[in-house]
This record gives sequence, C-alpha cells and structure tokens, in this order.
Amino acid sequence: MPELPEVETVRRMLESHVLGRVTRSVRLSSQKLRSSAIPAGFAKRLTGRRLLAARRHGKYLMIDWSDGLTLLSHLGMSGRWLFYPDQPPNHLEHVHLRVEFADGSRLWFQDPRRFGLLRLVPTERLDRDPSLALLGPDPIATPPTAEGLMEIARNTRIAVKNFLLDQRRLAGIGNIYASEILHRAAVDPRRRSGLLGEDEWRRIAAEIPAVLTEATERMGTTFSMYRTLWNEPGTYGDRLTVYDRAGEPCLICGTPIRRIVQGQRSTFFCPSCQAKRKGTKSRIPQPRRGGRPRRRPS
DNA sequence: ATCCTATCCTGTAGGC
DNA sequence: TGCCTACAGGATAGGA
Repeated sequence: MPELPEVETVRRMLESHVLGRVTRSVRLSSQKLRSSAIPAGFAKRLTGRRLLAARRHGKYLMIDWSDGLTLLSHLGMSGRWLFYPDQPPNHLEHVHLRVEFADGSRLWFQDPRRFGLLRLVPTERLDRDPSLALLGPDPIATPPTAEGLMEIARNTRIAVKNFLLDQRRLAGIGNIYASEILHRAAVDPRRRSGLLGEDEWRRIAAEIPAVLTEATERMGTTFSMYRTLWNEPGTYGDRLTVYDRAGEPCLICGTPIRRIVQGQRSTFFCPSCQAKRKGTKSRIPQPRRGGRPRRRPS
C-alpha cells in the first residue's frame, strides 16, 4: 500500500508529535509478521527508551531510540502506525506492536496482511541490515538526474514501469506513483528502459520528485488501508490522473485510460499521451484541479 | 547476470 | 442475503 509519500507522512507526524517520549511498556503480538525476525527480548529492550528521531529511506521507516537502538519498519501492503494521545480503541485487530509511553499516550503498529516488517537493530549496524543494504538512492534526498537514470538503465531490457518499481535502482516508488509518473512524463510504461532517449529520462527524472512531493503534501493516497498516524486518509487520490481510472477519459486528451498487467501488477496509462514512440514531444499532463471526489475510504 | 513467476496474508468489491 | 472469484499500495526466493 504505502509508498514513499505515505511513509514520509507518517515519519513527519512521528517527528512532530511523538519525539522525546519515553516508553513505559511494550507488547508484541504472538502473531508473526512475514518478514520480521523478532528476537527474544524485543519488548524488554525497547522499554524505558526515549524516541530520538524518525528517519526514512525509500519505503523504510527508521525510528531511533536512546541507547543506540533503531526500530526498522516497513508497512508492506497494509501496515499502519497509529498514535493515540489518550484512549486507544477497545477492539482493534491485527495490532502487532503496542508501545505505551510514560505519559499514557500510545503508538501501535497494525498490519492485517502481515507483509510488513518490524526489526530492532543497533543503530550503528543499521546500514548493514540486509533490507537496507541493497536499496537504491532515495529520490527525495537525492533527486535523480536524466544522466543518472540513463546510466542505471543501460543494457537493461526491463519495462520502464518495472524499472521504477525496482527498489535497488530507486527506493520509494510503488505501483500507484509509477503509473502517475509515467503519465505525466508522457512515456509508455511498456518501453524498454535501455532504449529510452535522454529527453524521456529528463521528463521522468523531473516528474519523480514532483509527483512524490505533491503526494506527500496531500498526506499520500488512500484507497482503503493506508492511514496517517492519526488514522486519517490521505487525499492525493483526488489528484491521480491514471491510477485506477481504467475506461475513464484521460484528463489531458480524453482518450480512455487503459489498464494492463505488468509483472502481475496493474499498470494504468493513456494510450494517446503515452504513445509508444521514441522522442515524442507530447504535452506534459498537468495534475487536475479539484475534480470529482474519489471513492471514499471505508 | 537478468528477468519473471509464484508466494506470503487478510479484506473487500463485484458478479451471480 | 450469501457464495465465489478477483484483486489490492510489497518484497523476495528460486527458476528460466
């Protein structure tokens, strides 16, 4: 579910509202997350620690605690960090981690599908963690250049949509924003990365941070699962130009948006704006203003 | 090496 | 209403 903008939204909220709090009790669910190696003593090691910083690389969130401890987390498809200053809900399913702070506030990690990750790592060894070690640059911390992308793409035959999803090349883009970026860059998602021209990479390089930043400003995109730290939906769904709009008119040219499957995942694009030609001088689609509200999250 | 497929889970929407 | 299928924002092991 969550891509860079959703994780960054949560990170900012942790930074502004949870920083400095000290843990009083920590409870782990017995239900195991798919990718978490949770060592014995997890809860005990986190007890009595002060939250010092919240960092992010790509879709990974890193929460630093006192005494050199970092909680590495990935939201997978359905993970949520939720903060309750006062009363937490009585019944909430799939809560894997419950942290209670000394002031009575609580921080929970919920993940119904259990594709997420929680791992407690010594801060100094974080960069050697297998999940982080292979990640490419974060496109917000290090905005990509046309030249850089072209270099990474040299000699690869992978479709550009799947290229954008590969976290070892760039860390943070997921299935929604890959489609959005390519639509705004006017590049056909099926094009082989190694065959794209410099002008196309230039447009892609510009749209990557543009789309991710705009989405972050709107606290991400909520279809169903994703929520902010305050359990609120993100509103970038109102700005999506192609994702989940199969059959609806392209906001630039009116051509019906198409859905195809690449790597067992949906890709949405405009067959006209993103015509499969090299060096096309297409108009760059602009984000829509206002527009009809998207489906309300449940 | 590179690319692709299947798989891990639960919840929900839509067709009948 | 209920049953069934398809699909969902991700990463990754293993095979071609």
